[in-house]
Amino acid sequence: MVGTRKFNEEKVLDIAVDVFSTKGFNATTMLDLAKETGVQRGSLYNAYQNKNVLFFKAFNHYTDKFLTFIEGELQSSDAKEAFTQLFKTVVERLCSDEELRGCFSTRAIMEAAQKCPDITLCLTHFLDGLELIIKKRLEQAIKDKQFTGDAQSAARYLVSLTRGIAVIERAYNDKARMIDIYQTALEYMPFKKAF
Amino acid sequence: MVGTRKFNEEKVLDIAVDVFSTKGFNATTMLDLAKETGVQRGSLYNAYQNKNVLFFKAFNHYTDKFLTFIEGELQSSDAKEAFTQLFKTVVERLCSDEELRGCFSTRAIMEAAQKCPDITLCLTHFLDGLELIIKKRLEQAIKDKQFTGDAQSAARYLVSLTRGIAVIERAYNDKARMIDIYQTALEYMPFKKAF
DNA sequence: ATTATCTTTGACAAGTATGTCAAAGATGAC
DNA sequence: GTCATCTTTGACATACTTGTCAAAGATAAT
Repeated sequence: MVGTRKFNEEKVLDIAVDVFSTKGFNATTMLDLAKETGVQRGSLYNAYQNKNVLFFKAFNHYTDKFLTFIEGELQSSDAKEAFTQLFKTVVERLCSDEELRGCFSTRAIMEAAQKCPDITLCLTHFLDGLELIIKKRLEQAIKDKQFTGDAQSAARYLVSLTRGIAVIERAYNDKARMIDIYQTALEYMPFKKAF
Repeated sequence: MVGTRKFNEEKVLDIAVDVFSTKGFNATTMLDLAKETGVQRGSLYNAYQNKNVLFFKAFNHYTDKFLTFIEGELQSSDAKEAFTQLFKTVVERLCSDEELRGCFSTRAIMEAAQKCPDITLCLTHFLDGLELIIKKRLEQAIKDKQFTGDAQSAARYLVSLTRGIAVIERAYNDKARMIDIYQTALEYMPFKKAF
């Protein structure tokens, strides 16, 4: 190319995730993004057309990494153990953020839905990805005689559970409560010990 | 009093709930509220100090009615039946809103948390009220030998479940999915048929 | 009927956000 | 080295929001 882009898109998207995560989707302005990334507002408008497009790219950049991380947490050979580990680290992640910014995707969903269909689309795409990873692990558990429910329904249910915990985090910022919730939920589920 | 307020506060709070519910907490401006209520912006500033106070009053006005409604939905003598009824009508309510505005309290929680401690306080107060109503019904169920879990943990879990479903509604706007989620959740819970 | 007191009204200043654009700057391709 | 082409930059006009305030309006109490 001829007139080449000066800024490092990888870095810009990382910083954008950080800004959106801190201020929320609506409250984040192009000026905020320009200040934090060091890229002029005009350049951002030139590279992306508007805030929505920038968010779209930043969000996908973030969730690609996040879903890989999630997959890694489900490795335990005991299904209940695997999901306990998943919720444990997710809660740990949420609570260890010193800025208490809450779950990025859940906040974005609540802000963008119905107002920005394009944004909502990439958010549901993320949830679909999460659901698929969970469903696959549950199907494995069923094969291993470690789970007796329906994988599809249970996966959607567990995705919903993660969202519920994310909301509870915002309301109470109480780690013990969050742990109690996922432990209660997993206790209720039809997991069986492996032989 | 001498210089008496002209506007009907009851009506103003009802309309304010409607406006906040439609546009969201952050996006709602004092001008929006003035336009919709027909009360001049200056008068609103005079009567309430700012948007937060107005929201506070409007929200409590709304939740007082809502919690009474919830309590009414839990009347069935069969515990599992009672909670099924609760989720059913709540989902029905959410999906029958032609403007698709989503769960008012959940949206508010996600927007206000950490940014407006005063607002968060009245939101958690609402969740506490919801939890208490659910817990009481569960305690009754335990007495009736219709539930074998811990009432406190189960109540918190169910409150979280309602939040999760509210987020799923925003993301997918898919009634069948919401129904599947609460049915799956209630199926997992240790309810027993009454004798 | 007057008064004291609160409410309403419209306007103001300051701050913030958006989207656009012309001019200047950089650089790969030739 | 020149050119063509994209990027960067700073500025501009427009629009919106906030919080405040002085003046005008209304009314319960006397």
